[in-house]
Amino acid sequence: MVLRVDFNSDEALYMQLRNQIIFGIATGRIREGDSLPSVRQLAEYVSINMHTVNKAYSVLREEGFVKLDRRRGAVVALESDKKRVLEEMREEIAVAMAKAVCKGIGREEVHRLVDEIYDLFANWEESME
Amino acid sequence: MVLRVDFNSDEALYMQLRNQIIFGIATGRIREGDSLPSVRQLAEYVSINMHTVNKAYSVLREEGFVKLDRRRGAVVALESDKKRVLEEMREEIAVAMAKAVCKGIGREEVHRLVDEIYDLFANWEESME
DNA sequence: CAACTTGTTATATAATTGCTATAACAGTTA
DNA sequence: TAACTGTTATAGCAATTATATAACAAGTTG
Repeated sequence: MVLRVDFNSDEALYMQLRNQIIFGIATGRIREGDSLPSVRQLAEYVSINMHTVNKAYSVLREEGFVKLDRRRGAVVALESDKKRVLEEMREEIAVAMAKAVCKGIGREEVHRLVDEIYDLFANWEESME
Repeated sequence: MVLRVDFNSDEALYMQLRNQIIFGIATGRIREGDSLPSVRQLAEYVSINMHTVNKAYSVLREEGFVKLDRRRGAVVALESDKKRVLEEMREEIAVAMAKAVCKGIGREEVHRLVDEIYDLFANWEESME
């Protein structure tokens, strides 16, 4: 899977990597048990510092997406506490939804958007990359 | 409406204010045409600097929630370009939804969460504060 | 064994961001 | 005039982000 960073983005580089890897898992391009590149390999590949990649991997570990192993590097291992995941999600989308309500977006429109994004994940094709 | 800031939060103070005001509008506690407190009043009230409040108001103006006027201060004025609002929302919830998909959350569960939050906004009672 | 790779840890430095502090200015209101 | 608005400018401090070097222990490979 292709990983890139945008140096002109106002989003932190380690967060860009984190997000791309999460998208990779959600779209099935990265599967449970897969190994991610080593921190040094990925750092050289995207032309950033080793520690920045390491921070991305550390965040992914704390969030229950990978396990870090001295032998195999970062291995995708999904740890799921559904109740906690839903609680986190509520926090993350609450402000976005409040904004939408203020601007007159109805719940049907949000449902449609949610379905659109779900379909995007489910029907991901390598040709889209 | 009561506004507070949490100095121990890792969220920027001006963003805390911005979010609370957006929630206030979404729940109907603040209505179109209402004036927000002056930057100096609110700054003193929550014990932060004037410029931090000013930044919160500036963000709200850029996002189309208020208009800043030298006479009446910050006045709630909702400017809505639905297409743009939905585009922004997609960006804001995409990562959260990718996380949910990774952790095995189905779209029905997300719909339920969306409805819950919508109900929270619609049925807001002053007694909840 | 030796060479190499893994994550991990430790420093140090520079740039940016968030927040504060003070001060002043122009326009509005009473 | 006096008191209030938002706005602008400057300065300083702390935390975050990203970088650069360097070293270490543990596992893998030739």
